[in-house]
Amino acid sequence: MKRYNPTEIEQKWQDVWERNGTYKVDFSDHSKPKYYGMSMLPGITGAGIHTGHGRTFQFSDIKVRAKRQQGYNAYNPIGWDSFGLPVENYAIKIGKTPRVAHDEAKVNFKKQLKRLGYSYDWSKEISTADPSYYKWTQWIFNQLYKHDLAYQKQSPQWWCETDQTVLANEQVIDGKCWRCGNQVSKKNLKQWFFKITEYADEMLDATDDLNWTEMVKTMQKNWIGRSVGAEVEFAVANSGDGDSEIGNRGIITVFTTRPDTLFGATFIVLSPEHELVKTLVNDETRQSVENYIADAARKSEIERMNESREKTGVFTGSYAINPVNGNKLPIWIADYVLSGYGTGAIMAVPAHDERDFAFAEKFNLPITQVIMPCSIDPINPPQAGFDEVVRETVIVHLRDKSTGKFALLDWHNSLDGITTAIMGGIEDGQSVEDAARAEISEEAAINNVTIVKQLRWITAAQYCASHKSQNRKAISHVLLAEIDSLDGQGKIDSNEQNLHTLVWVDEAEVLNRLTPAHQKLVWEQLNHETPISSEGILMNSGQFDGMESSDAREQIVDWLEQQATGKSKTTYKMRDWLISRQRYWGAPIPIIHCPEHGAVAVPDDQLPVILPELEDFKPRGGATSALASATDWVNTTCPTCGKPALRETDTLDGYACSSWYFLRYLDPFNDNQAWDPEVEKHWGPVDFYNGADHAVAHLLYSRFWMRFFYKLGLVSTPEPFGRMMYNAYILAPDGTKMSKSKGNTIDPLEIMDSGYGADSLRVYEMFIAPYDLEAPWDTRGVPGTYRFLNRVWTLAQEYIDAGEVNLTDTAVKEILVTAHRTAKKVSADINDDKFNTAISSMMEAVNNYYKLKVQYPVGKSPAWTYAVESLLQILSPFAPHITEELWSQMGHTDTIHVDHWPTWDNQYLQMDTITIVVQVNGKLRAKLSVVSDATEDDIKQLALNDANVQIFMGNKKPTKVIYVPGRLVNIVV
RNA sequence: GGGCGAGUGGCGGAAUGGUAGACGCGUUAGACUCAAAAUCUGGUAUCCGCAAGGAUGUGGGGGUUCAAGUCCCCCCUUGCCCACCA
Repeated sequence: MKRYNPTEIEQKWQDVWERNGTYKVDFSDHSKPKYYGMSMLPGITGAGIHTGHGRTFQFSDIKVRAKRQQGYNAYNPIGWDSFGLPVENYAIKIGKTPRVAHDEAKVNFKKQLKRLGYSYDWSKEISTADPSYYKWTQWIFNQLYKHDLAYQKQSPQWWCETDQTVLANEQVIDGKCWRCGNQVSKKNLKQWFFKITEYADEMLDATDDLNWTEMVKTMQKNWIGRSVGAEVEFAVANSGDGDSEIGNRGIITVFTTRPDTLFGATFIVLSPEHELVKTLVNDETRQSVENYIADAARKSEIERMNESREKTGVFTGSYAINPVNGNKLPIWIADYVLSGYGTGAIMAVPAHDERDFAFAEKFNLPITQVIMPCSIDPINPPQAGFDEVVRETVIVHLRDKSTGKFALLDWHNSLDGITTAIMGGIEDGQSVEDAARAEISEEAAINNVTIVKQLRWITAAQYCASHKSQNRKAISHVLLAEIDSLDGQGKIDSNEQNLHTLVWVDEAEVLNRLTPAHQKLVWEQLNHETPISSEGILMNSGQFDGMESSDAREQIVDWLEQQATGKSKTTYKMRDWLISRQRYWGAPIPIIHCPEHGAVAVPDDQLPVILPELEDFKPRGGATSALASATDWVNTTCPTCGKPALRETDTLDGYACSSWYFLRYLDPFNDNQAWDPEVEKHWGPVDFYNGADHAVAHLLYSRFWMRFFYKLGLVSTPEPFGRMMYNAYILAPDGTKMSKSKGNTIDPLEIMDSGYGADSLRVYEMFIAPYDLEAPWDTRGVPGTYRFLNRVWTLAQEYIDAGEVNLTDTAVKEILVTAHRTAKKVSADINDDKFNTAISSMMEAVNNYYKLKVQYPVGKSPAWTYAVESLLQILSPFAPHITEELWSQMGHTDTIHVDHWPTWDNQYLQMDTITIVVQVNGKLRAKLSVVSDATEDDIKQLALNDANVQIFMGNKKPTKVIYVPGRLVNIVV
């Protein structure tokens, strides 16, 4: 019997696969269905990968290997994300040029990936820093430029002082640089952008339908951040007492998602950076406004974000006119309004917005309620067709100061079962307070009360008074009243007693006792008054009073559009993609600046613009890259007029290079075009894609470009990735994230070299946890999977060494049920990305075979042959070397990795006898072994006759016997 | 503060509403061995019991159900994402 020696067989088979081109794909072979799967393009960020990365590559390898075995023409490509900040910083660290540092590091990356036995088609390897690749990245830039999707703009942008470059919004995480982790600041620079916002709507709309990990979809939607609302124009009022309030002092345009609250605007707030600010100040306010603006400018954006939410602000001295009611609103400046979002100005509606509320409270500004929160009574909801009767009411909570208890009413008669506070209608001519006192007197027989407060908000409740065929709307004023002590009062007369019972309840109990939702809302607001941000019914809103807020939103915008003082508007949180980098190691932006013709694209036939080899490539500050020093390269001629001109010295964001590589993989050596659309038509889109990072940036950029290519007719689908699996990280043994700087990474080579080999490592990587769960690396796990593979090896050796055996029908059945069940289960699990349970069922099968082989010796027979071969086939995506070796030792001359997957037969999915669980009142009391075709009646009878079952039934009669076919019997007594 | 997940042995983790803890690690006993390693076989949630068996048990508290880790409500803890986005 041969011993299992991973080191030897793994090297052997890797050589054979390479020699035979086992994983080499012929794009023109359409005789089989295609399958295109991969992990995200690896970036060369240091000396090599760790076991956390390895796990990610493994998932796609398994998916593609399984498909290849199932008869697909399956493609798993490999390449390198070579350009960009990570590589350049690595080069600076080790003191070499990026090209040299990259090429040297790649050697180890390749060694690691090859040793792990991934089924890459190495013949199609690409690198984003090869001129033959970035020629086409530049070509794509030209296409975007031609279609007005690339432009230059001067604006404040995130700047990383450490890395000496600007960064895209997506590369700033919690105010820190994605590479070095240092705080970034804003710098006003002229930069290149891609107009990704043009695709915001269609990307957002398409997101829900993607077969992607839900979390990533949510993150993408949040990032795009669509807000639907309106822009409203507020004219700045004349300061004097002239005839006309509205002069020509300017218009303030605000963005709001709640145009229905327009009548509730009581002031206007501008961001400190707003351009109108200087025209709004007067002699009295000028100094304080300037101080405030200077203060805000001094604080970095980060400080502003991290500070407590304590509102600050200053009055300008000017007023604006609310177009909807002519009200004069004071104009304030505050840094809680951001210049970068919407129009940098807001209408403040303190009654219905938390931030505005806090600001109004702090600076004592008016608060006007325009939305009544409205609850529909779930017990008697309004009925269609009934007349509506509106009634103003009071709701009074009454506290007994001596006990701290509150008065509630338990209602009888038609309101039976309902508990409320004291309440009732306001009669004509009665004040709210008088009505409250009257109700307390009537319902609680208490007279000398103190009204403590009246709630700012009024609320509405709608219900059906069915006996009167009316829909009632109660508009409620809410009050809190107190008495010193009951002191002999509170004896309700018998007439009232028929209607309700007065109860006194502890404060903590009130919320639980109140029944209608409306009453609960009132109580909560009474205890903690918060702005009403919910929907409701309009009030204080002129002609729109009584309207539902959702309807009012549309109607008010319509009205504004008629008056030409507003329009509907959608804004996005997502900004255009900033793609210039003041760094050397990237694809040069193919632009020539001509004094006469401005920014001119380098003609397609002159691409690529080759990145010159520079010895001194380090960033030198001042917002230009090292390329500016390459004067021979910078000085050129204008493609339009031929006169002297200068090359653009910014390079493209590395993310640009990786936004289309999945298309280049389909035609990696094409000199005439980026890819052949005919090849893409057959092979696109990517069927399976996974990674543990880039949930927003890379995936969003790739979707943007793909949609652009789709519009140009260059690709056949608008989305680049079909199934996208976002897998979790493997943590270091100490439970923290593996990282080179912490020195807690584990090199896969180390584990393979210590004698366990690639297969044990591969199986453990998949077995450790489900793909979406973080799990700490446990070095003791690899010996466990090594043991498992050894058991497979031994079983196969016994089979290979044995002669023919004859098996009884029972033996055949027992062996085949294990084999067929496992084949089915593992196939399903791989399909569902449940690799950990796939492995455990194979372990279970092997454990089973070990038990079976004691009774039924392993040997050449159809049952054992199927068992061993099917096991090797389903195991081979996980452990490709050992399975290939055993497959070959069994006498097969072809590879197990192409077109070999077991089929299963339903007749072998169940044993002849099955176990039925018997419960009495839901508790397990017995297990029955019955033939699989036993009838329900027989099984129930067996269950009832079981000795232990009878003990628990006692002499009671079963009231119910539940039978779940093939599983259990539950006897209810 | 908002959104979305998660909470199961000593550990990683299994469980279409139907035997909780599959599988693995660790551990423990036995076989083999002069011995050890490796390998093979058995045990391993907690408590009671010689055993058969019983009681308890999936963060806490309620509920729905013949039956709840799984569904519903409240609370606690924790992770991730977003965060003054109008």
